[in-house]
Order: sequence, then structure tokens, then C-alpha cells
Amino acid sequence: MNNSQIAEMFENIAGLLEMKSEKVFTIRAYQRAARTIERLPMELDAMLREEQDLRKIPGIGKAIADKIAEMVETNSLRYYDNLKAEFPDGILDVMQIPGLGPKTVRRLWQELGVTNIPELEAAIEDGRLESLPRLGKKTAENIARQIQFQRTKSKRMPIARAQPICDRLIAALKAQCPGITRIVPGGSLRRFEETIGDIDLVCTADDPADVLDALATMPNVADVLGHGDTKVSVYLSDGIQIDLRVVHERHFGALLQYFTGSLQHNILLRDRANALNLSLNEYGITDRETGVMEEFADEPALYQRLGLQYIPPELRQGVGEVKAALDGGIPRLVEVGDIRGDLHDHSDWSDGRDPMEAMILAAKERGLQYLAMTDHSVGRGIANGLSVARLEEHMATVRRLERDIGGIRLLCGTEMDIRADGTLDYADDVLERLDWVIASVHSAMGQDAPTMTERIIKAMRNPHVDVIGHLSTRLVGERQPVEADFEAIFRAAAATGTALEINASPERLDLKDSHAARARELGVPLVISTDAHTAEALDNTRYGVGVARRAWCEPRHILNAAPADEFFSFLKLPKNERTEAFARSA
DNA sequence: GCCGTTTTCGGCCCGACTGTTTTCAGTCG
Repeated sequence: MNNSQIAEMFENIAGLLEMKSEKVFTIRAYQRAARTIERLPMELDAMLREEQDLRKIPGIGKAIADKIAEMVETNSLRYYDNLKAEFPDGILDVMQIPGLGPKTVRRLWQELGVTNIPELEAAIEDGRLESLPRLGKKTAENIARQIQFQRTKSKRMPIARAQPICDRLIAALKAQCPGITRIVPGGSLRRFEETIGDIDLVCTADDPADVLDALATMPNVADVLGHGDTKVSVYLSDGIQIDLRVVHERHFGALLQYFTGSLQHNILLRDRANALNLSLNEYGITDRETGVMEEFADEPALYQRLGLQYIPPELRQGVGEVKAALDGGIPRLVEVGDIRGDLHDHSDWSDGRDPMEAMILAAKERGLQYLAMTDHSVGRGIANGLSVARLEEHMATVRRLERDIGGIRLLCGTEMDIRADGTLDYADDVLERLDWVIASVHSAMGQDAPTMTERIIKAMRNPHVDVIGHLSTRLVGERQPVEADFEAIFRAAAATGTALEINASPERLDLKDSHAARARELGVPLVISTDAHTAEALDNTRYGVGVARRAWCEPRHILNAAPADEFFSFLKLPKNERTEAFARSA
């Protein structure tokens, strides 16, 4: 069983226990464990194989650790099976409907015999639901509406889709409400998660009601889910939910912190406040003795008041960051401005849109010190891959443009296919003349894990392969990652001195955050590359930096954060010396 | 069920909003 399956099972356990009115803290413990497991950097079954103590993971104690062991060993959990047997099959689906919680779902089941969504719809239709005490016509209507929306509502969307929607929304609200003093995204968007459930906006304004009304009455709003004095929630016509919270300027720091989350991070932060006999909410920090509330114009002051280092949003995942902040363990994370070169770029020589010259000029304009031109190898027939003869020309052109343009160093490179059998698209005598070789999987992605693992490791053993591109080949929300033993691959990368790419294309984000974290731990040199196919795509670096920051990467962990001279001397090293040299320079 | 720089037992984040109420339970984030 993999981590996401295990997490889902704990999430279901929590749901069923809720319906049993089990102790709320037991339920929370399962939910917390599920959320933690979801984003663990390593697979639990691998950890167990290595006899690691799962109880070192925050939120996992004896009971849950034992259950994980049983799941990994037997692919099932008797406790869960028994629990599930107490409830009808579709009941968890019913609980997924927004507005329907465990209490209501249990009543609907026990008093009306509703066990799935069609039966729920029938009970609304024939008026049985609204006849129950404490439920009424309006509740019935709301549930019916939510069922409909569930069908059209977009699932979590890639950050690449959410970001522009959010930008447009902010621009529209600003234009319509001159009283807005600040408006910024919060939630998963600000934490740079790879997918976004709904878009959270944090706003300060002289007249909150004005802003709330403005959003609620926008033309592309399909439905208003709630509208109070400080917040409004709406569905846009394309099925995206927007939550907007508006408060007075003096509460901004506390509100932004609260609305950025994550939920688990906020809980840990409020625990910390409690330990200091303080109470934290979205308006400020209250001294429990005196009842006096302190307000915060910005977030750093709030963290400081709790005796903590500032925690960047990307780290607010509710795992170890609060503890780290207590001991000064929050590192200076890599920033966009640290990235000195881009090492994965396509031109119209293969499947890019823009001529090589335009790409180089765009890179120079963005202040990059070096750029690798890495058009596709011949195996990518569909992407107009370069034959050896065209590659020769390509190299000559790179050299000529480097001289002609000046002020930026160029690398003659390739993004070369790793074929299904692990052999490479160019022969060694071709590869050794290139400055920068990316090897990537573009075909036969359905291979079984042992085959794929061996295929990639075989490529890494080649002395000329500098980096593996978009390791898992996943497309966020579109295509599943390949099956492979990633732990083995990371270890092989460290052993062979092969770098791993954090592909910053927002559709890819590959390595993903937890994989980048694990690779970093093992000392693998990482690069953040845009895989740009257009000049504008060079701006996507920020998405890759977001992934790296979520993986606790500092500039020293990122190869292309090195200034040009340092980077080029690194490349002169034979591969088998690189991992060690990278650790030394770090 | 988890956890401990006051605790191995007794705590466990906190407020907004809604609908059905006549004072609040349920749900959400």
C-alpha cells in the first residue's frame, strides 16, 4: 500500500468515527495522521523495510503505527473492515456533500434510511428531509443545490490554472472598490501547493461591506454560498469556489497568517500561543491574564511575538516547522533572485516556439548569467528532434550566438530520450562534446516499477548524463507519475553524481516537493529549470522555486543558484566526484 | 489517539456563518 492509499484509509476511518460520535480528539488524531502521511517525503513501506520508527513522525503514536504496519503487510486493516461493516456502503459519499456533516448524515440514514446520494435526492424530492425536526425547507434546498454543484464543481486545479484566475479577480475587485488598501491570495495558493482547492483572498478595506458585495455581485458568480459581515464565499460559473475575508488594516498580519493556513499549521501555532498563556485568532494575540489583545500589521511581528522565527508560507505544512522555528531551524530558503542560470530550454530547432536568439535575449534580459539550449534528441520525432548532423549545426549556432550576443554564457546541450531499454539517443562520442546533457523519459511510461527504475539508473550511470529531466513525467492533475522505486533512484543519483531536475513548468512540477526534499536529504545536486518552450516561459522559475522552498531547499542545495564561474568549474569535474564536491561547497 | 523545557495524565485552536431556533447546534476552514 502506498502513502496516499494509507492516508485515504485513515481519512475514511475519521469520517466513520465521526458518525459514531466517537471522541472528537480520536477523530482529529486520525485526520492529522492522514494529512501528515499524505505529504511524507518517503513511502511508509520503505521506511518499515528499513526498520525506521514510525512513531518519530509527528502525530503518529503506537496505535496508528501498528495499523500502518498491518496495512503495509497485509494490504488491509481489520479495524477498518469492522468499522466499515457498521455502515452502509455509500454513506461516506453522502458526507462529502458540503453542508452535510456526520450528525446530519447519521440522522438521514437512521431516520430516513438514506445511504447514498440517489436516496438523498429522493428524500429531498418527496419532502421527507424537510419534515425532520431541526431541518427545514431551506436546508433541503441548500443540499439539493450542493449536490448539483458537486457535479459541475472543478476538482482541485493545478496552481498554473488558479494563479491567473486569482490575479484577474484581484484586479477586478481593486478596480471596482477604491477603498481596498490591500488584497492578496492566502490559502494553498500562497503556500504554493501544486493543486488548489479553492481560492482564498485576504483583504483590508475602509468599507468591508462594499468589497464583499462587489464579489457577490460579479457577473461570473454562479452562486453565493455565504455572505456575512466579514466574509463571503461564492462559486464562479466555472465551478471554482472563492472565499474572501475583509477586515480592518490593523488586523492584516493576523488575518493573513490565519487565512494562509495550513489548518494543521494554525493548530500548532495556537498550541504554541497557549503554551505562552496567549490566545491566537485571526484578529491578533490576546493575553489570557489581562484580556488585552495585540494587533499585527504584518506576519513577521506575529511570529516574533510567539517566540518563533518567521516561517515562510511554503513551509506551513503542519509537520515540523513550528518546532524548527522554536530552535532557529528555519533556513534561508532559495528565492527566484538566487537562480543564476536556466538549464533546460527549447527553441524552434525542436519543439520550441521561439528562435534560439530570442530565447537567449530573453534570458539575458532576465539577468541570467548562463543558459543551456537543450533541444530534443532525434528519438523525439514528434518534437522535431535533432539528428547528429543537425546537433552539430545547433552547437555551432549556440557558439556563434554566445559570441554575437555577449554578456551571457551558453551551454551546448540536449534533452535526450532515455529509450525504453535504458539506452540513450546519442552515442557517447557525441555526448562528450556537449556541455550539458539532460536525459528524460518520454516514452514507454507504463513500464513496471523494476523496469523503469533500472532504465533510469542505467541512464544515470552514463558519465555524460548530467541531470535527469522531469523524473516522474507526471502532469499535475492530468497524467500519473511513472511507477518506480524513487528511493533507489535518489540513492543512485547521489552515488553517480547525477543531478535531478525540479522542472518548473507549472504543468509538471517534477520533482514534486516531497521528492525534492528526499533527494536534498540524500545530497543529490538539484537544479531548477523552466523547460521553457517560449521566451515568456522563462518566468516560470518561480514555480520551481516554490517547489524547492516547500522542500526546505536553500541556495546551496540548488546547482544553478551558483554563479557562472562556480557552476562551470563544477561541470568540469568527473561525475563521480560531483556529489562530494557539491556537499563541500554547500 | 497523541503528547510533554511546568504534565506519563489531562489536556487537545478558534471564530464565522446558517438555519432553525427563542439560545444554539452543526458545519466549515
